[in-house]
Amino acid sequence: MDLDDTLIALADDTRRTILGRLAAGEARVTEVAAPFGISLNSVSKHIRLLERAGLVRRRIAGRDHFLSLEPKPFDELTQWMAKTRDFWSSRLNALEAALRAEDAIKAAAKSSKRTVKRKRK
Amino acid sequence: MDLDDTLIALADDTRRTILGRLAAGEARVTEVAAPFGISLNSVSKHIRLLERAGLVRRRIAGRDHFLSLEPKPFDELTQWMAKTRDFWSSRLNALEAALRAEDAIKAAAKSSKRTVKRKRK
DNA sequence: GACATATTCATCCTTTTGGGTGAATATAGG
DNA sequence: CCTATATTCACCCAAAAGGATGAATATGTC
Repeated sequence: MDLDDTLIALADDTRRTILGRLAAGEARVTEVAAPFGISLNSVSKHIRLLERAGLVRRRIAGRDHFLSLEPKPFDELTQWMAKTRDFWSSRLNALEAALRAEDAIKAAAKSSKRTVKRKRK
Repeated sequence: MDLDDTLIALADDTRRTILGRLAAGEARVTEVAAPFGISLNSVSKHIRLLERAGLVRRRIAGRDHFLSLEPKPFDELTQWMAKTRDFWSSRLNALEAALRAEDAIKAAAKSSKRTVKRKRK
């Protein structure tokens, strides 16, 4: 599934921070790696994962690799979430309505019993 | 981070399917597991992960464990994504604007040169 | 050509994940 | 009490993730 790659890519704080940095504009791998207390190599791996998810594009210029943010997969995920949320809401609302209806029936049954009792009295 | 748990929980098709099932209403572990070609045990583990993310609640009645969907973390994630997307957009738009301005300056410089040349002629 | 810089590759290590199986636990029902 | 059912627990396994280090590669600079 395509969503998997996007979700996996976002499910890590380091990677989310990298994306935030790239939102401010292109940056080289070393620049991106600088703020983190981890090895350049680890950051390189995170970047590869982000590329796999299509969230980051790489432009190679000489020995420098310039990275930039590609928000499309993010937007696609957002759409999927909106759709899913709507679906869930409708189902959950239907459930609630069903429960309310059930309660109403029970209440009606109770009150009619009460009425009957009163009538008997 | 709290987002991590939610994102990790959603980053698996089996788990997303489980959540979809629970959107239709409460279900026991065995019922939830039925459609999958994997062991009950694996599904049990997926459910634990979903509980860890707060996306699923468990109501124990005798030997049956009834599971239900808890959409709050999902909604929180949606909010985070909307916020993040807005942030990115603003930054990316600023970038674009900056590039356009740069181009405009270059173009202006070029045309002024041309004008000078023409004047020289 | 020699040296420095930017980045990745090849390994290694530990933890987590997603799957499996068999045993344990708890409850329901004769 | 005995048996069946619902679930989890305790392991085992292979793959991936996140980290590290040291070597390799490619490019810029003198």
